Amino acid sequence: MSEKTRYKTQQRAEIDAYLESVPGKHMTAADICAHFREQGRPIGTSTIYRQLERMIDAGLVKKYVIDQNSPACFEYVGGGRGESGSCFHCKCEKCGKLIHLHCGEMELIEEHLLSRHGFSWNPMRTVFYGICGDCRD
Amino acid sequence: MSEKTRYKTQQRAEIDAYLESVPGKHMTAADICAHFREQGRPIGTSTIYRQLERMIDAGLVKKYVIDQNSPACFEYVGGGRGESGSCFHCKCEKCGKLIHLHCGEMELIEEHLLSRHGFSWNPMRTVFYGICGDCRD
DNA sequence: TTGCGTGCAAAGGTTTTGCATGGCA
DNA sequence: TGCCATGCAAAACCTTTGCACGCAA
Repeated sequence: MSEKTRYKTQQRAEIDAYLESVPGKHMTAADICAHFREQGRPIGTSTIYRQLERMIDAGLVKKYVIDQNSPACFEYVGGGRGESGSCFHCKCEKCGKLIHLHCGEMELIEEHLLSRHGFSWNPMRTVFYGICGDCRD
Repeated sequence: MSEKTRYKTQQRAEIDAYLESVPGKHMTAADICAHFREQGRPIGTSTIYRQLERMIDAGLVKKYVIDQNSPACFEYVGGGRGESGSCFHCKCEKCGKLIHLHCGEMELIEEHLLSRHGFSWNPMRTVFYGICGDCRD
């Protein structure tokens, strides 16, 4: 990965530390900003975005785009190879709830799409639309 | 389907007719606006968006979001009959190609999401993002 | 000292909303 | 006539960019 970073700044260290402390959690850039503001240690929005971009390039963070009207979600995935900890997203069309799903079963689809249809699926970008259990009642 | 439309307006008829005339083609809201402007029959942006929203709700149009900094793509998919003739859509993140997939295998996922995760999946609204065979080479 | 990183403010671009007007029933 | 749909303009929204200052090396 392109390692453009040359300086180790305070902000970078703090952002790294925070994200590493909440692996697998999904948050928006605004959430991360809010966290530091509440800690009495505000960090500029641009810096958050720039650091996130770096970590995405380095494969440390995943970016999820649900739709362009809601902010993107970011998740720290550590150095743990991308393929394994894949996360799927289901969005309820009724209540708008977003469900994060870690499920090995779905990897069969990944396999199937590739071998049968030659399509290399990127689960990160994909959102399953439907009705959640709460709304079906 | 929630049929909120009560009036059949000129604009709606023209938008319907145009989209139906280019099935499978994907275009942005701006593209559609431009089309009517070039035809000497401009239609307001808000109207385009409002009509598209209605058609999405009705399952007639699909919306594709690559990332939130580029405009969304819309595609007319017709009245894709009920559950049986299910058609899946894969969109290549690289070349933008749209792949229509008829595949019974996918119904296993539908079953799995429902029984294991209580999520009633609506394949018609879902888009699989990834890299197509041509672009993987 | 050098020059990258930060943070503020402003830009950028798409989509949504408010409101007066016009068209459908 | 009643009321929804339209369209303009402006708002809303997230994200990116420009620029001066500060901090790491």
